[in-house]
Amino acid sequence: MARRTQEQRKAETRARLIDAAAELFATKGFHAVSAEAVADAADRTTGALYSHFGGKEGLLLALLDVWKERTAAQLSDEVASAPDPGTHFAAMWGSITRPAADRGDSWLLLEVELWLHGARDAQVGSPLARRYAEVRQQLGEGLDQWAEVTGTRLPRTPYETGGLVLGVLLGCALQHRLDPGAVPEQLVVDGLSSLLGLRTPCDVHDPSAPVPPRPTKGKRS
Amino acid sequence: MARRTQEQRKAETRARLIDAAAELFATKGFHAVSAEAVADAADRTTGALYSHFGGKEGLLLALLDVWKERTAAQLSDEVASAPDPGTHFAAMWGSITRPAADRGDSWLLLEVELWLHGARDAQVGSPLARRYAEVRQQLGEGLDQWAEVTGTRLPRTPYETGGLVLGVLLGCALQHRLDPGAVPEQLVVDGLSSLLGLRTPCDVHDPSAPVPPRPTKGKRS
DNA sequence: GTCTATATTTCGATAGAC
DNA sequence: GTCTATCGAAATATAGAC
Repeated sequence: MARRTQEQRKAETRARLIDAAAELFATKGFHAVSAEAVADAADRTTGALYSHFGGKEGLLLALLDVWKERTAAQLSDEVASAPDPGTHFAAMWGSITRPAADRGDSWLLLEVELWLHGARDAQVGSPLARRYAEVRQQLGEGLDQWAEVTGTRLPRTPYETGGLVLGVLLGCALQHRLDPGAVPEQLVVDGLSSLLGLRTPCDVHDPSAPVPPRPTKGKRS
Repeated sequence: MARRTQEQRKAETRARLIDAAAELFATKGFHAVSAEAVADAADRTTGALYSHFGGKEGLLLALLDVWKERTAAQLSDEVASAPDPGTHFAAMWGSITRPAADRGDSWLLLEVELWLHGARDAQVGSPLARRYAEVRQQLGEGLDQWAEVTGTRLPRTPYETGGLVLGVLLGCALQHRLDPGAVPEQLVVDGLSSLLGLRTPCDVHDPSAPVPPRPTKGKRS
């Protein structure tokens, strides 16, 4: 009874191949990685890969499925455990930019790699678009519920809010990856707060204020 | 005197190869395109390609240079010719999402393709990071000057502002590409206005207002 | 179900003619 | 400076043993 069944062995091989593919596709790129390299990294052979997924393309699609579930679960956890949007934003930003234990620092790379394939191939793009829609929805609903609890009101629908928040996070993460100093966490959290109408109102653009002390910490004059 | 000099022919071949590379790298991806395919599309041969750029990698670096200049020039034009931030944002959003005559609809694809290579290879990443910094700077300065003229004041430094604006544009463009309906132009322009503190203040999150008519045009409940 | 070995194709890069 | 021809390397995918 200690011996693993075929089912278990099959599932493990699948998982090993998908994990290896996630790592390699992210760090090197789909077309730059051979099927054999993926199989080697998973301690299997190309034969097993073809048996399970029919080829590299099939492996990519399977990876997309797993990726969907993982990120959805992670998002739910984060939304549920945040006391307020500020820390929520900081947590999300951290999970995007900080390298995590289970997924190196390649999360963003794989995300962009998948996006590129989705933009070029509808077979990948269609499920990917659904996933983005779900993220917008979950993100927006979470923020909307928080707003309701605290008596504030979002200036946009939850879905629209989710789109803008996701946009800021993605766009800033892209810049952060190439130049971390250019996009500090505080700036992102601050920008997201502005977007949700949570900032100190009415005083930032009052023309009558004589000389509002101008922040000067940004790069370059 | 009507005959072209060697210099001109050389320059034309360079340009043809770079243009073909831009198109193919964007639509198929760098590793998915053979050097021969690029040469064929440019009506030249691999021999000419290797003579000019030393290989596919060299061609990518040369393309990055040209790309830098082109986008910088385009950005300057747009900033200079916009009467106010609203139309400025709309124009930029259009130039990102709408397919243009000279560059198909592959602008964003090539941008992301280059980003991926930059994130993986410092030789590409370094000049790319510089370009992003310049874009943030130019974008921020343009908006700051506009703010000064109209008597308003940006809530952040120009450079920070440029980073957030660029982030929103990029992040929303990524979503838009997979699902155009999910991120309409108005939402992006509206979000950018919020970010700059240009929106109707003080009324969007007033808890005393009885029932601020909730917009409902977003997808999904 | 997985592995070894291999067939077939395609790519990157070069050598030499023009 | 460009083209033709080609070499060696590497990739995908398969066939058959275990």
